Amino acid sequence: MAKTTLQDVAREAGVSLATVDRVLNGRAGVHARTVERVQSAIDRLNYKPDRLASRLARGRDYHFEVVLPTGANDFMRLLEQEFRDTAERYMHERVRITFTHVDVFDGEALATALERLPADLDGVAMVALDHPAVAEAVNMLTDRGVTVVTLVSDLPGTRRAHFVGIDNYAAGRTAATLLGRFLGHRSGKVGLIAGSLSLRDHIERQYGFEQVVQREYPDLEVLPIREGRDDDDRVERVAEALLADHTDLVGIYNVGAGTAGIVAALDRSGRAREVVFIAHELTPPNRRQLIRGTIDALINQDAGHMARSAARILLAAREGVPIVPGQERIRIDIFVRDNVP
Amino acid sequence: MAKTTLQDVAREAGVSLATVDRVLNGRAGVHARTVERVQSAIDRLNYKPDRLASRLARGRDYHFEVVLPTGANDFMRLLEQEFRDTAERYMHERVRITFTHVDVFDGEALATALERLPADLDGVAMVALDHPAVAEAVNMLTDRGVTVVTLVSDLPGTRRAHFVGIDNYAAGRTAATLLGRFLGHRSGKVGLIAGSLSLRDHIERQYGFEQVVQREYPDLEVLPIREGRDDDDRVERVAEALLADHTDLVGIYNVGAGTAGIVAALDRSGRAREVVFIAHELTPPNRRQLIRGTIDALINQDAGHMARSAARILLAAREGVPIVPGQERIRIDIFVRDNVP
DNA sequence: CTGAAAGCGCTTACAG
DNA sequence: CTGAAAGCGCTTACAG
Repeated sequence: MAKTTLQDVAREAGVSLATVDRVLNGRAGVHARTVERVQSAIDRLNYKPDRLASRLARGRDYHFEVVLPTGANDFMRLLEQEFRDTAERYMHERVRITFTHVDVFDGEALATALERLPADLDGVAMVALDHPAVAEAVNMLTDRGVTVVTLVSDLPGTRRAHFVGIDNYAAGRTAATLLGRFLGHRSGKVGLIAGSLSLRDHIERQYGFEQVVQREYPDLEVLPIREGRDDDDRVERVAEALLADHTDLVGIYNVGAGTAGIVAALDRSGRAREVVFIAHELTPPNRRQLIRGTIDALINQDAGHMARSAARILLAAREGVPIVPGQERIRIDIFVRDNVP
Repeated sequence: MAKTTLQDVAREAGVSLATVDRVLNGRAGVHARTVERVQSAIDRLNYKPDRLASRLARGRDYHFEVVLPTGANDFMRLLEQEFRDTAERYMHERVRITFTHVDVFDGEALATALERLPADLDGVAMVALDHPAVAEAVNMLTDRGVTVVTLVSDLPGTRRAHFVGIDNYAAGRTAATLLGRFLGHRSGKVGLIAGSLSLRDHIERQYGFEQVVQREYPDLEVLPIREGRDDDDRVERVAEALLADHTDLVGIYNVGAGTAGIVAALDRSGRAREVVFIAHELTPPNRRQLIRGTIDALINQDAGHMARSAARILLAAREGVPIVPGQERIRIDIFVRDNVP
């Protein structure tokens, strides 16, 4: 069966191409009776527009902005690199992707940066901080007609179009199950380190983790969470104190970044073998420590997938075509030394 | 910067559109000097053709065939459904995807089916059996100009264009690590069940599994592998015998399908809690047993990702455009009850 | 409110 | 060996 085209629909409805186009794209100024006639022809022929032709004909450039943290950690650098690769490919398809860097721990600064984004923007993909000014800026952008997707950490309750990231509660629960199972029936204390308690993803992971430990592993005691600002040095000092304070520490879950700091502290303490250590993100150094055995398991969100997904979602939104939900679901990857790529 | 077009290149090289097109697509009959001039203009302008326009202009329909096993197990049904969804979407982009079913355990039958495929086919995606006649048929198709990708189980040494699936050695190693770590320091016997020893993916998983157990978990003894033909009933009887023969069985790794049979045998034996059980594929029943706790971990290859990847790879091959390697790498997913979607 | 015509960036016969 | 022209299936001004 040959493809049904706009031509076919126009003939079937007894109108011109332009009119079918108007109906198809919901443009105003068509008589209700005509709309109906065209619509019924479309239905009768099971017509779907050719996306390729429509993009070509529109001949329009899309412009998306990616907002990432400055002074970024390894994961954020990875994510940026993936966005740059994606940008490179989209460049030849009339899509321009540019970058802005902002201090992710400063809500006001992030909000200001968002407000100052060029007015002709089609879409924004951003790592969000859970802060009222940021939420406000996201809603303002949306009202201005810009499509916004959140990355890594969500802003529910705002009018962002989509969240590109994992279910962080589930990620925390996953970490707890791995830690609990790897410990077998050992009992003892478990230390948690987060970047900041105003990062929604960190809070959610912590919550999920504690929930599972309490319910499933009563022999484990979760110590109060400590903050390390996702910075290797600070995290190292926090881990050092944790190890010194608790000689019966059997596990560490690093909710955020700065994993290299924990590795250093564990190495120095000579307790790397006995402490089960779960961390996030398959960065090159983390990968090395996983294979070496200091990290027992990594939980990952695929940076390449996220970058491609964000770009696809923004583009689909602007073109008015649906997304494939399964393709845009970011999985909670678990890596042990044997399944790392 | 506006997009560079064929027009620009033609002007820069001082030739017509048609000639640039010939050089771009490597068509014969262009003077070497002209080729050079055009090539240098392309390089100078960093020109990349607009894939959308080129597809539109070619106005050509692609036809791909997906070859799947008959009497399929849950995973294969899942995979087929994902291919059907993909087919539905591609239908409106001038790509037709049709299906053939063959007994996956019968090499001759599979080879015959491949040989009988319509001559105008552009590509084939197939679940391969490791059999000389199948390898031969794959090479024949390739020589005929058909692009072949293997699915799930590879046929290395043939001229297939790509393998869409996971590294099955690594999957086996991953299963062993999870089993070993979940067992803590318990010692005992571990049972392996495979579908068939002429399925390359099964052999590879077994090999990877045994390698890690021998090297890392000397307290575990891997029993000789048993075959269950990926059939629930047969697998159930095999598992039953395994449990009866070895009262000190501490772990089971199901290399292939038929997992429901093992669940039934474990339930009946009353030893479901104490035996650590690792299986493959996140099918609906497996998902249920994972959450229930009878299955301790699942190793998965994402069916949706595989179907989309196979289609993208076939299309890219026919259009002569490159793929994005990271996007086509099928990951070895690990699922515990907490990170299932 | 509706239509004829030009054009998006390529490819494909057809001439020469 | 090379080029002019038509066309792929849409969208967009421009008329009316």
